Amino acid sequence: MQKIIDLISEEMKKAFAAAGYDGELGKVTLSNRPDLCEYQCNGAMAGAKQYHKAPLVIAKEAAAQLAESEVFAEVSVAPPGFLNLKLKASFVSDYLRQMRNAPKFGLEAPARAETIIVDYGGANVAKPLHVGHLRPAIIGESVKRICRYVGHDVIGDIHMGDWGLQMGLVITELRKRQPDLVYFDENYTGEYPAEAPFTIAELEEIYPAASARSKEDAAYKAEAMEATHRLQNGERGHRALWRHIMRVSVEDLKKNYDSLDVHFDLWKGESDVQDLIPGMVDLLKKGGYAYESDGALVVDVKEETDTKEVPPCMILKSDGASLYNTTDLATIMDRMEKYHPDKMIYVTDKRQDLYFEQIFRCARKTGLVDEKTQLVHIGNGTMNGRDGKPFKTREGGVMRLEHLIREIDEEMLRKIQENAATKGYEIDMAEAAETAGIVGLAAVKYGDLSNQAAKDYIFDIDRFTSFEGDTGPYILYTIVRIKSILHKYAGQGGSLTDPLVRDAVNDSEKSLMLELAKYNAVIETAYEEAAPHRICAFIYDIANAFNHFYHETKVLAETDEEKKAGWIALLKLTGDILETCIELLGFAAPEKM
RNA sequence: GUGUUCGUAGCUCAGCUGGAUAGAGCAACGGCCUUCUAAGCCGUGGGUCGGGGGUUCGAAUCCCUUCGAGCACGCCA
Repeated sequence: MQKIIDLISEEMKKAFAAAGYDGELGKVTLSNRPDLCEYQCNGAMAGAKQYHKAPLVIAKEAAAQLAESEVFAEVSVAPPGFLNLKLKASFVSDYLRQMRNAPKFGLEAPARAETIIVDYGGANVAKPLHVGHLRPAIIGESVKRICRYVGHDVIGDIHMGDWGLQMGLVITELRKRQPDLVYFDENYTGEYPAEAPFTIAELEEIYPAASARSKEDAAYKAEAMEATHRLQNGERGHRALWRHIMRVSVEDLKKNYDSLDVHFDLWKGESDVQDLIPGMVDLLKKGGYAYESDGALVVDVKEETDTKEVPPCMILKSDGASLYNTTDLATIMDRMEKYHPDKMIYVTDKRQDLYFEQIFRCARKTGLVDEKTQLVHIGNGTMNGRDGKPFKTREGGVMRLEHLIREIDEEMLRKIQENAATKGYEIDMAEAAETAGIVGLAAVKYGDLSNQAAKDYIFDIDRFTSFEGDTGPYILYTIVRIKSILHKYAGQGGSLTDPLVRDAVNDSEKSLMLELAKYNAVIETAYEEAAPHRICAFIYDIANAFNHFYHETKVLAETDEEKKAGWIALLKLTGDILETCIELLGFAAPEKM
């Protein structure tokens, strides 16, 4: 379906052309004066110079062509040459009826379904998720859902850090604690136990301990590097232990991501491309791209148009070991071979901007990706505390993600209970806890996604869990209100599928309809810009428009059944669109709250 | 030092490829529940869009300059 703004523009362009002017001048934009009009056209002023005419005259001539328009109810001219437009109620309601019947409310399918890989999450094995993992998870999940909804084949990949020094550290610490484990016996040739010699709780405690010790104890660190090396070289015992670490850790990661409603299609990691590295390095050398510099193997990636210094992309460290760059490049190669993606999107902290610039250039220059494959880095800003500095626990440490979520849920539950107490009604505790979880997740995700991804933002639990203003709970509350009315209507024997949206009878109803009509344009923009915050802004506008309408119009009390049915259709459409949007953002609405 | 992001109301943020009186939310103040969930709605007050220059009929938006803040700049990820 064509976007409503395009339909309107076409009508206006015809008018400009019919009046003898360049049709392109008839481009229509949203009104920035809602008190005067719904849409506006500023083309008359732009054309004034070209035609040596007063803009007011041009505007009037264009307006004159629209007297019989099926689109505009009102075209008025305001100095110095604005064309202020109001749409016919029938035009708007007709558009909404088409939306209702069209798949995805009239969002056009892409010319071709592309294969898109979204690389997000950035979890490390054996390290608990912390608040720094929240943004890439939330944003990546939403971007993934948006791409998929638009009609592309999307693969979400967590791309775990599962092969680096942290593995050597864990293994070393285990060795200190349990030196008699069979995994450390180099002469052992039998089967290794199926059970891991540690629990997730122990694992989570082991890594920080090992990491701290390695910073003070050089010999310990050397040992860890040695262990890393042995692991990467395929020593049996180390590999077996590593598999235990992986299984225990991944199971825990899945649990944590599930609780965030974040789901990956692939659980690939650095370890998966180890075997590809020698071949890739060889390729880069043979291609004449890679050369030695200060002992390390690098590829130059600077370009003539650079205004900044872009250091070479390092492929191997001077000790010959691989690094993050190596596995990322090998992963790109691997993905090209397996999936032939049209696009790869990485969602990570924006501090890695330069890094990805290097990687992308290197991949392109060396032909690891073909010319057509797009490589995109979405750098997310930092989540700060109320003091504007990176979010910390009260004690100043890094807060674990599950603790943060728990805190939110508890706060939300407390507010639900408080609310019930003030209003004086009974609540079912189990139900309330479930609702708190749903609303809490919406609070966190909406709080995050409503900010532009690239910007730092202040994470304020009190504000996000607040029931007021531009928050997740407010959006959910609006949806719940709509559901409630629809349930009651259905309970009274009304049909939710038959009624058609009718012409708006008042301003608030028309405003709501005009907001809804923007749907396909908003989703398209959100996709193109990989910007979930566009969807947040959209549903906030819808929620406002709906609540305004809600207070003016008593739907169920309406005695004119046809009118009532028309409103029900509008409510249904509003609710469906809101729920589709929050699904794209990665959360859901409860039945009651 | 180089690059980069940014600076909008007391606070947190929008501002759509430049357009008419710069918008929300929170906080402050005042209204609205015998009627579909008041987690809501309506209203009031509050801004030299960091400063200065330029382009333009018209600039928060584009260009230059300056001040200030964050971040990144070869063997971490």
